[in-house]
Order: sequence, then structure tokens, then C-alpha cells
Amino acid sequence: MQPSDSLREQMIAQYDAMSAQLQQAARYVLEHPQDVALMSMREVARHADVQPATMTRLAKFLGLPGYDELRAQYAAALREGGDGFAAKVRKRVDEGSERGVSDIASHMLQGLSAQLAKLCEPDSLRRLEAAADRLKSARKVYVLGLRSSHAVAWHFHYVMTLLGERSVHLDGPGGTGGDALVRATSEDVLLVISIKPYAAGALELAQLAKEQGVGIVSITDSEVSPLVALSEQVVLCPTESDSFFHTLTPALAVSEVLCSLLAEFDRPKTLEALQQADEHLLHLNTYATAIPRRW
Amino acid sequence: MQPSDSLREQMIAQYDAMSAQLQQAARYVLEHPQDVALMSMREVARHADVQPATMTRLAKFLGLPGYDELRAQYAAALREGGDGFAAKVRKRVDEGSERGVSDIASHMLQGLSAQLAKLCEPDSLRRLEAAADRLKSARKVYVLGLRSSHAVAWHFHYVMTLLGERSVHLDGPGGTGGDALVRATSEDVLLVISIKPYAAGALELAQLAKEQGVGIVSITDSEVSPLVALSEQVVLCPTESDSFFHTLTPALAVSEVLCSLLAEFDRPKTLEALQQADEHLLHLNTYATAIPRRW
DNA sequence: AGATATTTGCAACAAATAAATCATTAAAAT
DNA sequence: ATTTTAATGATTTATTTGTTGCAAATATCT
Repeated sequence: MQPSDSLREQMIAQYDAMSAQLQQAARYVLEHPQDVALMSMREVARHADVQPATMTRLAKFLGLPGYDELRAQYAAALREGGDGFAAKVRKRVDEGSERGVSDIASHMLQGLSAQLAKLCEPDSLRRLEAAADRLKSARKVYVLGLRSSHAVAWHFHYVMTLLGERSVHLDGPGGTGGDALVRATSEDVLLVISIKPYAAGALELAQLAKEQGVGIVSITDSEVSPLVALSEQVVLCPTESDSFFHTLTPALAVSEVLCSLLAEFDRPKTLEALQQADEHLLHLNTYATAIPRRW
Repeated sequence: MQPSDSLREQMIAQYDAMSAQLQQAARYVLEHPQDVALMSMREVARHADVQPATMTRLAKFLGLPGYDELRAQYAAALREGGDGFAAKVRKRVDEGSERGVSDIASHMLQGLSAQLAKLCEPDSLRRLEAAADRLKSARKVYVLGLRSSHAVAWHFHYVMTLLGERSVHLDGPGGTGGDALVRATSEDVLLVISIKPYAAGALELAQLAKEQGVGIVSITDSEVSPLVALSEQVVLCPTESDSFFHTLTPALAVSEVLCSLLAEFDRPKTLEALQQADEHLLHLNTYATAIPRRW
């Protein structure tokens, strides 16, 4: 709740060295950290019964370039506190004029890491659990993900096929992907993955499935995603990144978690299925068993 | 974390009735409640990629006298949330006794988050940068990922096609995936994604490519992966998870970072390519531009 | 297809903001 | 007691803020 601590400690340590007005300002700042983050300097000054200039002077006294920096630190602190422990992971990286290549990469990875951590918040976990429950009870699970979401859908389906034969990937050449839905019933569930911009085709198919009575579970990016209205269960995942593109990494992580939860529901069956798959693939020499000396 | 809820719910409820710009603004506000509390209106508008006026209009649309009132509500919510931080943690600890489904999910996500954070280490960053450099200089980039790695390869290629036409995905029906390599030369690079167990087919194709003089860059899971010996550049990513399966999430993250670095290298060209792609997809009505009133 | 609303971007504005400057006051040192 | 120094207050300045008015663009409806 307090800024990077160094600031808070510094204020306490140097408190005695401050002038009377500075002390009055510092005391208010220490006791009302939220106000510093949320109000303007003049407002804080008024509450602290101090001249606005004193706030600037306090900032400079602490070695900061200006009051804005002080506010920024308190804002960052409030962010971490307010948005759950997850945000703590993310470190503040100033966007300098020239970012090195590895800075870009590092910043991006840290952001992704923070996003995954954020998915651990209670609300997300509840949604994940509910979604897994819904999928568990389905006779068949149809999987749909178009365009960028295709990768996630494919991977989910791939893992599910290792576990059994309940999964059907709605994908095919010549736009025939949706055909498999003809046999879908209300005992089945359709897992839709779609993030902004939402592929029109995915929405249409989902709508169609819903009209057939198929339950819909979706992985999407927002409370106002068009999928929300169609779905019985929704798992939200962030997609923002500082690059040009939306990131699929959180969506994939969510999908992997769902797979794991499904696998966990019936461990014996899972183990058996995996072993069976292993043997099959072994016979086909699918995998390089030993690491070849020479290639 | 969200304002008095009435506001949040109101936004979600009336979302469909908003104009496109208003929706864009509302979406950002919904997804970044803290920003609304801590930043100025113009800053928020910039982040949401919306005109400043739109934020004002959003506030009025919601029946508020002005934007200040909107910010005030979010600020108030953040104040409470900030204090509630301690309570949140306490609640978390309380739930610790009963190990439920969500613990599995939470543990898994935290693990993934940590793995991504680990990728920020200097060595990984160096490798990422080197790999990006190597890919950058290639005339064509062939992308290969079989079985579980297919999803990553597909996504990498998908993003690269948005950027231009340098990418070729070695994938196709009937085992014809490798055929495209016939035209590959030493000016080209093959990006191979493969994790344990390594698909034999991928290694064979990579070996073949290497003999043709094609440079090899790989994303794999270990220093002793068979790909290491073949590759000019290697990016390592963890794949362990506490579930039955290996995780692809770090590999996907790495792939996304590579895409970003490549895109970042020539920003003007990237922007042009993306705009071109946008227009193309717009003409095809690929994406649901507006959310239909009724489905 | 034309007419009519609605939406959107732009530019201008007044108000408020943070910082810089200068004058005054209080305190310390000689 | 006088000079010097630091602290405080008032004033000014250049930005930045939230808002509004208006024209162009877009969508909607006859």
C-alpha cells in the first residue's frame, strides 16, 4: 500500500531533517497514501493544510524530479495492492526513448507472466472450475477456434484425443469445419475460443449450436465479448501485449488448465488412455526414442 | 475493484446499445478499472485508442454529469479495494485448508507464470535476440512443428503471414508437409519447434533442410535436445507442469516474442502490412465488426 | 437512391494543474 | 544588532485537463 518502501522509509528517516511545513506535508502523505495516488497535488495540499508549492518541495526534497514522480510511485503501489497480489509480479519498466531488443522481450515476458498470475484470482478460478465441470458432463466436446484462436483449439483437441475420443475439432478444408455439428445434441458441449477481433464464422457456428440445444463454454477476452451472451460458462483471459498483436498465451494456458482439470477428474482412466496412446505412437515410431549420435 | 457495481453492470448491460467508439471506450474501462482511477482522462483515452471526447461521451451516456464523476466512482472503488487487500489474502489462506479443484488450477497457473518470468533471464534474452536476428536476415522462413508443437508452429506462421509473405508453414495433408522445402536454399531459415518427446518426422525434416544448407533456428526444451546439434540458434523453454502433460505455454510465449521482435525491427513496414491485412479481412467480413443486436 | 439521423474526429476553449520565480519572513550566525 | 541563510508565501507561466461546438463521415430509414 505504500510506495516502493524506499520512499516511505526515506521519508521517515529524513523526517527530522525537514522543515515544519515539509513535515506537515510528509505526515499527511504518510498517513494518506491513497490520497496521493488519487487526488491532485493541490487537493492533497488543501487537505494537508499546506501550500501547493510545499508538495513540490517535498518531492524535490526526497530527490525526485517533481511531484508527478511522487504521485506515480504511490499510484503504482496502490495498483499492486488494489488489484490483488498478482500484479505484484509485474515490475515497473519505464518506457525509455530507446528500448533495447532484449528490453522488449523481457518486458513482454514479464507482462505475460503477470497476466497468468492474474488468472489465479478467485473469480478466474471459479470460472475455470465451472467450465471444467460443464465440459466433464458432456457426452462429446466440440472444439471451435478460428483464425488466431485456431492454435488454441487445435491444441486443446490434440490433448483431448490423447485422453479419449470425446473431442471433435470443428475444422476442415473448404469451410466444412462446422459440418460435424449436425450430430450434436443437448448432451454435448461446444467449447469456443474467440478473442477480439471475433471471427464472424465462430460466432455464427456457436449461435447455430446453441439453437440446437448444445451447451456452450467459451474462452474469450472480455465481459462484453459477444460469446458471453451465448455461453453457459465463460472463462476470461487477457490478450493485451505491448506488441502489435494480441497474445494467445493466456488463452492457451487456460486451455491447458482445462485439460488438466478434466484429466484429473478421472485419474485412472487418464493414465490408461495415456499409456494406450504411448504404445500406439511407439509402434508407429512417431517419436525419436533415443537421441541419435549422428544425424 | 470495480466501482459500485451498478456502474459496471450498467456498462455491460448497455454495451450493445453503444456506438462502436463508445464500446471501445467502455471495454477499456471495464478491463482497466485502475487506470480510470489513476490516470487522466486523456491518458485513458490514449490507451483505449479513442478520442478524449469519447470518454466524456461515455460518462454522459451512463447518465453521469461528466467524466469526473466516473473517475470518482472508480477512485472510490479502488480505495476500498486497496484496504481489502489484506482481507483478500486472509481469505486465501483460509481456503488453503481444503484442497479443491481450484488449487490445482491455481498451482498450475502460478507455475506457468514463474516459468515465463524465468525466461527473462539474461541468457534466455540473449538467445531470443540472436534467434530473432537470424530469422530477420532470412529470405524465407520455413516453420515446422509436428504433433503438440503444431499449435505453436501454426500460430507463428499465422502471425507472420499478417506481416508479409516470408513465412512458409511446413504442413499439409497426406504427409506432404515437407515438400515446400524443395525450393529452400541457404538464404532461408527453418524454424523448428519441438519438445520432448521429439517427433521423429520433425528431426528428419530438419536434418534434411540442414543438408540443403538451410539455416536452422529452433525452439526446444533442453540443452540436450537433438535439435541443438542441428541449429545455429536455439531458444530454450521449459515444458514441465504438474499435470499429466507437458505445457506448451512457454513455447508459445517464446514464439510470440520472436514475432514481436521481428515486427519491431521494421515498424513502418509492419504497420503497413497490418493495415493491408486489416483492409483485406474487412472486405471479406471475416470479423464481426459490430455486435449484432439479435442472434 | 435520396433524405435524415447518428456517430465520429477535430479544434477550440476555459479551468485547473504543476512547476518556476520572486518577495517576504523567520531563524542562525557572526 | 546586523548580516546571512533558509523557509515560507504569493505570483506568474507554460501545460494539461475536461468539455463543448461544429463539420465530415457513416449509418438508417423511407
